[in-house]
Amino acid sequence: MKSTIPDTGVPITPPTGNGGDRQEASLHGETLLRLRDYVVEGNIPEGGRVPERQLCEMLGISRTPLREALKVLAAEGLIELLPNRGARVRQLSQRDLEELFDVMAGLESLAGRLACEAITDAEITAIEQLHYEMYGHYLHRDMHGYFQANQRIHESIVAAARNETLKTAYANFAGRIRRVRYSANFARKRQRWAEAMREHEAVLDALRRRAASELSDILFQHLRNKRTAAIEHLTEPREDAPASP
Amino acid sequence: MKSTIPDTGVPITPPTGNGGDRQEASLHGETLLRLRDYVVEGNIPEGGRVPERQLCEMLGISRTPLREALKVLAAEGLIELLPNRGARVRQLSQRDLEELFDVMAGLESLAGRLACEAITDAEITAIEQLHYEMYGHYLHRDMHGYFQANQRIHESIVAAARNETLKTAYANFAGRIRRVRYSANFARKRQRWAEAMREHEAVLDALRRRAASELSDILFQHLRNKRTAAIEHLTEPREDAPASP
DNA sequence: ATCAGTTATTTTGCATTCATTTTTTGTCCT
DNA sequence: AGGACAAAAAATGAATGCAAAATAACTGAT
Repeated sequence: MKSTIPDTGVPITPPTGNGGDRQEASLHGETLLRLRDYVVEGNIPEGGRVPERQLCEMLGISRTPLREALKVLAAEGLIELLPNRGARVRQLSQRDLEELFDVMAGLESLAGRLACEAITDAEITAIEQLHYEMYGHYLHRDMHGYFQANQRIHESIVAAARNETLKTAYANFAGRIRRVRYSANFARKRQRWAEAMREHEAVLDALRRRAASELSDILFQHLRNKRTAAIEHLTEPREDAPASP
Repeated sequence: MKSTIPDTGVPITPPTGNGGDRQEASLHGETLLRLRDYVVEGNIPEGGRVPERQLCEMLGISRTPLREALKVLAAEGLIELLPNRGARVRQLSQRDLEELFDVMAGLESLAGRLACEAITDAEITAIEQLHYEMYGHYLHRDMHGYFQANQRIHESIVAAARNETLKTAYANFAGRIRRVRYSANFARKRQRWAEAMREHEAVLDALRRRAASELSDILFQHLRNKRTAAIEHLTEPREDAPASP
C-alpha cells in the first residue's frame, strides 16, 4: 500500500463513544466533523493521497457517508478531489497563503468594525485580560502560550461582532491555514513579536474608543504584517539550522 | 405528492447535452452546478421541501450523486438538511440577511482595499464606463439595467483585488442573498437611488486616488446603506399596494 | 538493465438494495 | 364528527454491488 496516512491501526476516535462532547445524529455529520479535525490537525501530509478504502476502515463506516464528507471538505477548500483519482490534502501555494491571509485580514477588519457597534465594557476588559496574559507569555518566551492567547483575542473580537455568519466564515478560513499559521507565527523572530505586541495595544486602544474605521485599518494592517512574517518564514524556513545536512 | 417544486415534467436541462457551456466530468459536479443554479434562481420557494426522489427524476440520475450535491449546498448555506426529514431551501430570517449583508460589506470593503494596490488605469476607466452606463439606466428608470450595471461594477472591484479566494467567497455569499438582493434593490425608492449614485461616485473618486482605507470605509458604508434599504423593503414590502385585499 | 506494451489489481463513480424513520392513510372509539 | 391509535406507504440514511477508469505488476524486446 502506498497511502500517506500514518496507519495507527486504530480508529481516529473510539468507534462507539464519539470523540468529543459534540453530538451528531447522522453518520455523515459525525464523519465530517472527525475528518475535518483529522485533516486540519495535520495528520495527513500536504498533497498526500487519501484513499477512501483506508479511511473507511479507519472510521469504521462504509464509503457512502465518507464520500459525502469528502465532497463537503473539498467545498470548504481543505482537500481537493481529482476526477477518478481520489482526494488529496490541498497543497497551498505561496500565493494561496497570501490570499488566505488577506481574506482573514478582511474578515477580522470587518469583525473589529462591527465589534465597535456592540461590544460591552466587560468584553473589552476580558480582552485586556487576555492581552496581559499574552504579554506574560511574551516575557517568558512562551511561544505556545502566546499563540493561544493571541488566538483567543482574535476570536473574542470576532465574537464581539455578533455575527454568526462571519464567525463561521472566519472559522472556515482559519482552518485552512491553521498549520501554517502556527508554525509560521514568527518563530524566534523577536522583533516581530514586539511589533505584534504594539499592534495589539493599538487594537485595544481603538476598541476602547469604539473607533470603527480606525480599528478596521489597524486590524487589517496587523494581519498584513502577520502575513508577511508567515511568508518570510516559509521562504527561509529555518534560520538556525545548518545549511547542509 | 406534496412537493413544493413546480413540476414541469422536463429535466432542468436536457439530460444529454449539458445546459450551459460549462463542462464537468463527474455527474456529481454537474449535478452540483445545475442544482445550485436551480436553487439560487429561486425555482423552489423558500423553506420548500426538496424531495430527493423527484429531483433524481428531474435530473435523470440516481440518489447518490444528488445527495452528495445536497450536502455541499448545505455546507454553502443555500439549503438546510434536517435529519431524517430531507432538504429545505434555507429560509433567511431578517437577522440572517443583516449578517449576510454585513459580511458582503466586509468582503467588498476588503476588495476595495486590495484593489487600490493593483488596479490599473484601464480597469478604472472600465469601471467609469460602467458607472456612466448605470447613470443612463438611472435616468431612464431602468431598474433591471441599473441592477446589472451595479452588479458588474462591484464584480469589477472584486476582480481588481486579484484574489481568487476572495472572489470565490464573495460569489458564495452573493448567491445566498441573490433573490433578496434583486427584489430589494430599493424598488421605487428614488431617494435611495440618487444616494447610491452619489456613493458610487465617491467610490470611483477614492479608487482613482488609490486611497485604500478611505475606499474601504466608503464601500462598507455603501453596503450598509444597501442593507438598510433591503431590510426596510422586506419589512414594508409594497408601499403602493392596497392595505387589504 | 531499461523501456514499451500488455495484463492484473486496485480504486473510483454511480446505481441499487436494505434498514429506519417519518409521514400518511385508515380504523376504531368516544 | 372529531380525535387517538395503528397499519401502510413513502422518504431518508447507509451499505453493498457493479462498471469504468486508473494504478500497479508483469512480460518481452532492445
